[in-house]
Amino acid sequence: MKNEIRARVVKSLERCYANCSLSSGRIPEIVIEVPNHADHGDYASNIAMALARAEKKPPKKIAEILVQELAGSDRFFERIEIAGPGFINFFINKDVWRESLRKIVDSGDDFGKSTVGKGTRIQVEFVSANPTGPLHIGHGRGAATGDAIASILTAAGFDVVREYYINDAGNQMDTLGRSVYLRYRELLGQTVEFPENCYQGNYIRDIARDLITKFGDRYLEMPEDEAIRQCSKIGGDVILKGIKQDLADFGVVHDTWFSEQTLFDSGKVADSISYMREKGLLYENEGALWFRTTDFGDDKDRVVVRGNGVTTYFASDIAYHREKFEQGFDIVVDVWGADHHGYVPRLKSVVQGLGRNPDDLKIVLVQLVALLRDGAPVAMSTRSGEFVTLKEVVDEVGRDAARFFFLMRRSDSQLDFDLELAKRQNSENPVYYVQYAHARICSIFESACEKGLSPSDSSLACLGTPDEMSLIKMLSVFPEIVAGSALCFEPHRVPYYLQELAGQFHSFYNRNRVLGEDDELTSSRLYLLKCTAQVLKNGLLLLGVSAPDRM
RNA sequence: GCGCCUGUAGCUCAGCUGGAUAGAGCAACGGACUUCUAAUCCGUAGGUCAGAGGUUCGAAUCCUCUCAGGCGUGCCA
Repeated sequence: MKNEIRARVVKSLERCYANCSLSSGRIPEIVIEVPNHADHGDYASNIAMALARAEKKPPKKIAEILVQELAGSDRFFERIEIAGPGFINFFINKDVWRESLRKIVDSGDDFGKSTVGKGTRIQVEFVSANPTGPLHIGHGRGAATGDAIASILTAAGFDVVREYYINDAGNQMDTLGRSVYLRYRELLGQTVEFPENCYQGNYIRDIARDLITKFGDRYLEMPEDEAIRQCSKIGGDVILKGIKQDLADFGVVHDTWFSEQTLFDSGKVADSISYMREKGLLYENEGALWFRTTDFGDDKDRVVVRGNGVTTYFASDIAYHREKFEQGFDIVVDVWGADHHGYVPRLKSVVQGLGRNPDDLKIVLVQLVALLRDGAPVAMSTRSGEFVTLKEVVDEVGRDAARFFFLMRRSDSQLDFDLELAKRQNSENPVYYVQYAHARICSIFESACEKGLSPSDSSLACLGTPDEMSLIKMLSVFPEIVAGSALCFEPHRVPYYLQELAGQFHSFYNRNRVLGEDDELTSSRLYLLKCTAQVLKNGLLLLGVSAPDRM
């Protein structure tokens, strides 16, 4: 709808220049927006004000000239008004709005999709938790966010791949192996000292116990180094398997799993270092090799290879991001915990070092989740291993509530997640509010079916009350919401929209009888509700939340 | 010290890349079920958009400074 209006404005402007009623010849960027108040029309534009300076005419005068051209012969606009300092307010013909419903039914599950992404190849990397422990609630938010972003991008016409980066190199895997090995010895009756920097969680004992069940005490008989190496391998595999399971239970499926270790095995880390060295971006100082990230605005340069010859995590990241672009992605999205925000400038430096635009890498920061129970914080401590896992949360509140809650807020603002609220089945809980709207419509259709009534678009002109019109308008805007959400990497816009839409529907429902005396009105209203249910469903599915038929 | 983020109704948050009289939900108060699901709706009340300057036709939004809170600032991952 916006694009339609924009196109008409451009055409009128061109005609004004052709007949010399306007002279600057400028076609500025035309902003069409939905005003806050219904009195201001369905859409409004500030174009006249934007042109005031170039035209050297008062905005109202320009608006008048433009509106004359816009009025046109067809009945697209019901009327056009000039208001305030020079706004042009567009009132769209009701028939145009009613017609928009047919598009929803015709498109069905595809309604909401668009082509704004133009097939751009884009990779969304998310979760990417180290395989040293189970996913906790913070990872859950990252998972929901990354997955929703990927779905929304897909709907907006991007070519999307979901990736998980496995940090299976470096010394945290060593620590994992040592942790498992020590617990293993402990369980076999040996007295061991368990260092503080080892992983404290009970899941380590579980893995050790499994080792005993399967292999007895064979690891006691081999050299400690070898035993730790094997414990590391087995432990990592078990934990990764658990992570995959937790994600699957949460409805998240990655297309690709990328192992950091393969970057070393294939020599890509070394290659990337040579590549950056040739570009003159590396230098040696005090025995270490540094990347000149300050060239690109970072606070200080960063070490790539330490004095002891071991590469840093940053070295892997260079190779990894180079690899992403070499795979042909136009845009690469990294979803990170907000505590990593200090790493943004150095990764942006890498991207520029690769000769690309820094905007080709989009980093989405996901803030912490504060877990509450009836308003009181739930104690969590990663250090002691007493964190709340994603699995526990999903088991308690369900997948739908968890996902919706994670996505309700802008991802870079902190989130209060109240477990009791998420389980509550009343109006305090926004998940149920939206799902209930869907279920309610389905229930109406059940009754309609029993009475032999069905939706029809043959007399849509019956629809016209303010309740009906605002519902129709809200439905038609869904593709724009999805597109905007995609282009800005802001998934929270979708749950917001859905809450508003559900509200609009509930309000309509309480004021209007759907299955009534008048057959034409009934079938038209059923048609409207069919569209509403479709949009609710399409929106919820983008979030990975189910749209139940019955509650 | 330096850097990033946040500051909007009692609480939790939106505010569409500068627009018209700043919006929801919850909590509070008052109403609505003999009718398609009351897991709902209607109404009332609630604001110095942290503060001060600046940019312009116009600022919650952009710039500068101040205050408050969070995070980051390893040859850790």
